[in-house]
Amino acid sequence: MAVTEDGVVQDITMNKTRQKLIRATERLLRRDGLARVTTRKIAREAGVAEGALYHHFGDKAELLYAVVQQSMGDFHEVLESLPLQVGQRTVCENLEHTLQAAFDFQFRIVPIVCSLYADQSLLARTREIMSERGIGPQCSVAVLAVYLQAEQRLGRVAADIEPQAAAGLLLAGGFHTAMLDHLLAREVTPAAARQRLRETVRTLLTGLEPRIAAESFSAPMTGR
Amino acid sequence: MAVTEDGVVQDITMNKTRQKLIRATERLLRRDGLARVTTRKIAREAGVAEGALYHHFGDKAELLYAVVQQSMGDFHEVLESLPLQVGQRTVCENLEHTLQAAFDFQFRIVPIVCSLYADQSLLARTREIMSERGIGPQCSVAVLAVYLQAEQRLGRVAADIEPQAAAGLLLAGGFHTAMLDHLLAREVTPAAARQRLRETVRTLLTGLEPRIAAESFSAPMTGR
Amino acid sequence: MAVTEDGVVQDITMNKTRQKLIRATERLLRRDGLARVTTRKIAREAGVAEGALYHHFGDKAELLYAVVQQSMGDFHEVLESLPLQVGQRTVCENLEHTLQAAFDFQFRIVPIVCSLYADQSLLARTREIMSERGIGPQCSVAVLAVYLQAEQRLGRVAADIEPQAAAGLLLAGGFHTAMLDHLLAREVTPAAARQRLRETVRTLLTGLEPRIAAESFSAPMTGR
Amino acid sequence: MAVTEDGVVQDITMNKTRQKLIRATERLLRRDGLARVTTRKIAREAGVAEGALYHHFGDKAELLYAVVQQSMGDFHEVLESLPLQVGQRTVCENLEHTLQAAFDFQFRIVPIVCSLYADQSLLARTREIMSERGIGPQCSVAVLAVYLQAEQRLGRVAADIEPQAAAGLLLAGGFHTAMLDHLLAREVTPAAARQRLRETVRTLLTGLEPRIAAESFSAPMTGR
DNA sequence: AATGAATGAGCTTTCATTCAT
DNA sequence: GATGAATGAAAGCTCATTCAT
Repeated sequence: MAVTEDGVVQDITMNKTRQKLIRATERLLRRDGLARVTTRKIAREAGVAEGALYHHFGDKAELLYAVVQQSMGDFHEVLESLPLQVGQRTVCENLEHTLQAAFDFQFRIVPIVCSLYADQSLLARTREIMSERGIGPQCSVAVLAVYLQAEQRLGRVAADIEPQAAAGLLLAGGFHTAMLDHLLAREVTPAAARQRLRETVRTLLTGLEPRIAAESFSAPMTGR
Repeated sequence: MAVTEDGVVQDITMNKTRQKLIRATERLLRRDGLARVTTRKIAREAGVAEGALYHHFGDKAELLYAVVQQSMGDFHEVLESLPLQVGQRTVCENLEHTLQAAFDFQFRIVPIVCSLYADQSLLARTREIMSERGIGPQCSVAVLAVYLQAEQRLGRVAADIEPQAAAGLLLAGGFHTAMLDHLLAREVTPAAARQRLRETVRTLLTGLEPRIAAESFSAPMTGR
Repeated sequence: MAVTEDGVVQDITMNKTRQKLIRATERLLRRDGLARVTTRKIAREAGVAEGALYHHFGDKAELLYAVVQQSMGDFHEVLESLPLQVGQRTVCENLEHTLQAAFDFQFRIVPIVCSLYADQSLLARTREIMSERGIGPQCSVAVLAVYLQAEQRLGRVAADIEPQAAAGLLLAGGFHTAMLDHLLAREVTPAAARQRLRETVRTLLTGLEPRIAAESFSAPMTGR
Repeated sequence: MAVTEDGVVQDITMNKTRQKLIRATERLLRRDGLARVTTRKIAREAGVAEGALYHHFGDKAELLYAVVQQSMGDFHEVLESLPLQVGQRTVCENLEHTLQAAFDFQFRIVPIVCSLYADQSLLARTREIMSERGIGPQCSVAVLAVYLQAEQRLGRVAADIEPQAAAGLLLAGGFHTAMLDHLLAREVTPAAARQRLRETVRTLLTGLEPRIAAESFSAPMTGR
C-alpha cells in the first residue's frame, strides 16, 4: 500500500497496470474506434500481457466502463471556471474562450462517445454510470445555461431568450463540427478553427433577424 | 419499370428482398447497435438467405448506406423544396418546418451514423461513398446556408451574419439533441420536441445580445 | 442440325453457347488461375447467364474437363510437322524452330496445367481423359524422341545418346523457363527469349564435356 | 534456445504446434491438393485449434511457404556444399549427386509449387516473399551455374557453353520429370529414377552432336 | 434453352477468454 | 500477479448450384 500525491491510498502495483490499461484503451479508442480495439492491441499498447487484463477487469466491457467513467468525469471540468467569469470581460470573449476549450475536448472524445452508440447494451451501461455519478454531457449544457442566466440578470444577455436552448446550441455547434471534422477527415488549422468558432458565437449573439432601427416601429418582417 | 403479377408498377428501388433487408437492418440497428448487428442476423431478421445480401449490396457498408439514404426520405424532399420557400411565409416558419423534418431524420440515423465512428475503416469507406456520390451532411448545411443567403438578399435575414455558420448551428442543434435523447433514453413527446425546437429557432433568430435601449421598452419583436 | 466447315455435324445453337463457355473458361484460367475462376465470372466472360452453364455441363468440373481436353488436344499439334524435317536443314535449326513453337504453347498453358495440380481429384480425372484419348505431354516427348532417333540413323545426331532423355530435357527446359517467367513475372522480349532458347539448344548439342582433340587419347577428364 | 521438460534442447523452429501444422499441411497438400486444403482441415489434421495457425503464421500463404522451406531440407545442404566439390571427384559424379537431391526435393514440392499457379494473387504473394528474402528457384540455378563456371576454369567443363543455360536445363529436367510422375501417377522405383537421372546427365555431358570422325572410330568416351 | 435471384454451406480470419507455467 | 500460447465460436464474405419464370 502507498499514498499517491493526491493523498489517495492505493496499492501501487495494482494501479500501475490498471491505469496503464485504462490509458492505453482510451488512446486506442480515440485513434481507431471501438470496433478496432482488441484486447491484444490494448495489452500491447499498455505494455502488459493479454492475460493481465483479466486480473484487473472481469472482462473487456468492464475495462471499457472504466474508460468511459474516466472520460465522462472530465466532461464538466471544461466548464468549471465559467461561473467565475460572470460579469467579467465581455460575454462574447467569455463564450469564445470557453467554447474553444470545449471544442478541444469534444474533438478528442467524439470517437469514444460515438462508439458507445454502436452497442446499445454498452450505451445503456454508460447511462447507468452517468446516472450513478451524476455526470454527463447534459451537465455541461446546464453549467453553460447557468452562466447565461447569470449574465441575463446583469443585462449582458437578452432577457427573453431561453438560456437552456442557447447553451444547447453553443455546445451542439462544437460537437457537430467535431463530428464532421472526423467524418470528412478535414485538416483544420487552429487559426481556421478559431475563426469558425468566432463566427458561430457572433451569429448566435447577434441573431438572424434584421435589426434596422428605422423600421423597428413598422411590423416586424419576420414576425409570426 | 416492371409490372408484377398483381399489376403493381414497381421500379428497381422497390425490390422486395432489397427492401426486406433494408428494413430488417434498420430495426436491428436501432435495437442492438451496429456492433451487435451481423450479416447473419440481418438475413434471419429479413427472412432471406445471407447470400442474398450480397446480391443487392456490395458489402455490409453499402447496405448501411442504403438504410441512411432511405431514412432521409421526407427530409430530402423538404430540403429540396427549401429554395422555393425563399420570400414565402416567414423565415421563422420556414426554418421550423425544415428543422422539424431534419430532426425526424436525425433522430433515426443517430444510432447508425454514430456507429460509423466506432470503426475508423468503416468511416473511411463512408467518406469514399459520400465523396463518389457528392453527398453527405455538409450538403444539408449548404442547402440551408443558400436559403439563408437568399433571405439575406431580401432583407428578411440580418445582412451581417454568416449563413454557413448559422446553418451549421441550426442543424447541429437537432443532431446534438437527438444524440442526447438516445444517450439518456429520454422519452420526448412530439409536442415537447416541437416546443423545444421552437425555442431553439427563436433563440437563434433573436440572438443573445440585449436589444438596444430604444427598443427595450417596446414589446419584444418575437415574443411568445 | 447443321454441318460445320470441318464437316462435323452439330446442333449450332447448342454448340454456340457451349463453345463460348469453354473458350471463356480457358481465357480466365490463363489469366487468373483456377482458384479465381468462378462460375459467375465464366458466365459473364462468355456473355451468357450463370444458369446456362448447367444446361451444357453437369457441373463446373465437367466444364473444366472440356477445357482440359481441348487444351491437351493441341499439345502434340505443336510437334506435328517435325517428322517432315528429318534430314532437312541442320538439326540445330530444326530444334530451334520446333522449340520456339513449343515454348509459345508452353507459356500459355502453364497456368492451366499447373492449376490441375491444385486439386488431386481434378488431376486424376485429367489423367483419365489423357489416357482415354491417348494424349498428354509425354506424347510430345515421344514425337521429339522419334525425330532425334531418325536423325541418329542419318548420323546427324550422336549415336550413343538416349533420344528419350534428350527430348525430355529439351521440352523440360522450355516448360521450366515458362514457369519461372510466370512465377517471377518476368517480361521477356521475343528477342531475349529467342536468344535464351538458342543457348539452350547449343548447350545440349555440344554437351558439357571438354572436347580437345589433342587430349582425346589420354584418359577422359570426366570419365566415370 | 530452451530446454523442455524432457531435457531436450530446442530452438524456435522446433516449436511443437508449429511443426504439427507444417507436417499436417504437407500431408494434406500431397493427398488432396491446395484447392481442397482448408485451414479447418489443417487444424484438425494437426490436432490443434484453427486459431493456433494464426499464432504461428501470418496467414495461410506463410504456412505454405514454411512447408516449401522445410521441404528444401537436404537439397539446401547439398547445394551449399556444391562449391566445395569444384575440382573434386568427376563432374559427372558431382552433378548426379546434386541432381539426385534436387529431384527428391522437386518431387515433393511439385504439388505445392504448381498449386500456386492456380491463384494469381497467391503467386504474386509468393513473389513478394521470395523477393523480400532474396530466395527462389532461380537461386538454385545460379548456384549450379557458378559451380559449372568454376569447373570451366579448371578445364573440366567445355569452355564454350553457357553455364546458366546448362544449369537451367539440368534442374528443369528434374522438375519436369517430377511433374510428369505426378500427372501420370507413375510409380517409379528409386533404382529406375536413378537410372533415368544418369541418362539425363550423360546426355547433357556428351551432347547431341556427333563426335568428329577421327574419334568416332575409337571407343566412346563416356560409353556405358 | 436461357435467365438470374436466391440459397446456404463453407471459406479465411479475428478475437475475447482461459489456463498451465 | 503476470504471461502468452491455445481455444473455438463467430465474423464478413464467396460461390457452386437450383429453380421459378
